[in-house]
Amino acid sequence: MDNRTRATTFAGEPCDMSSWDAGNCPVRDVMNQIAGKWSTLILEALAERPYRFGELRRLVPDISQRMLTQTLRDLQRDGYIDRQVFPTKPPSVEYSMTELGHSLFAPLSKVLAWAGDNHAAVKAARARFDASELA
Amino acid sequence: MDNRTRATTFAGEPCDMSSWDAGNCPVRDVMNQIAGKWSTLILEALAERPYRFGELRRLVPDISQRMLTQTLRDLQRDGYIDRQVFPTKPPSVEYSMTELGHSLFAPLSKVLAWAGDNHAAVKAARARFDASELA
DNA sequence: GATTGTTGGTCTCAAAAAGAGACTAGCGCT
DNA sequence: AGCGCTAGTCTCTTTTTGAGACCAACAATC
Repeated sequence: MDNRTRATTFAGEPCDMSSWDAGNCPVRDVMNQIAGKWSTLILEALAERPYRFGELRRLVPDISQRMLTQTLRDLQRDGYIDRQVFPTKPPSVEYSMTELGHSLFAPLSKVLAWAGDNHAAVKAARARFDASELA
Repeated sequence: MDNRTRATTFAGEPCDMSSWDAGNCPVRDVMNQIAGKWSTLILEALAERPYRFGELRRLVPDISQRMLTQTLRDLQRDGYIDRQVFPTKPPSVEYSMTELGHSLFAPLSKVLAWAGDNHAAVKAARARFDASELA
């Protein structure tokens, strides 16, 4: 029963799908962070130049302070961005992209570009689907 | 006060960040779908060859049926995958990647490859961060 | 001929995540 | 004295996700 499942599913796949379990799958481990709702936006901004907390908040108007804080900390934790505190009178914090972050953003920016180029096609597909749904 | 915010934030940016609002931002509109927790996994599988519902479920062991159904419908809605029902005795359903899906997967696979290549670096950064946190 | 398994889902309920908005503290400006 | 700036945190509500039961028709098994 269990061996049949394996046999049916993984009968010599060319692609390595042998370890898609939560723990040992690199794709999931890495993607689950950068796939967040806000991560790509923040990365896109920081890829261009460093920004401060308040600047990012204004740049992405409808992110909550709470999620911005959390997204930034997650990105920092995974080594994509750096956090630097300047002891000015109201202390300011600057976020900047690390080398690792830039190396990730290289391929990621291609996906972002694809999104821009094919937005119309996606919207069209969506409209078609929704139309056929209300039949 | 409002104009000052704009002036401070968008003082002639080289990158086009003029419309990051929820509605008119292509990046957010497209990415919010493929950035889901499971979307990339399903796309990765379907990029290789078509799969049936149950096969996908077994392939990604810890996805719930509910989320698999929903993820597949979202991907279908955006035009990345096709859904074909075969009227066999217990009717079977096959999901396959469309042209649009493949064209998206081209750049996306580069990011996935990056994730595989740099998984160690990310885990290392994470460990460093966590260590400095419990100070 | 009754049980069991298979198909691809849906439904309900609990848990986790995200969003909205008030609140903090120290300093500058007026 | 009162307000606003900084970068956050805290709480509360709403949304999203996960776990698991249930469905109907048919096939093979016992």
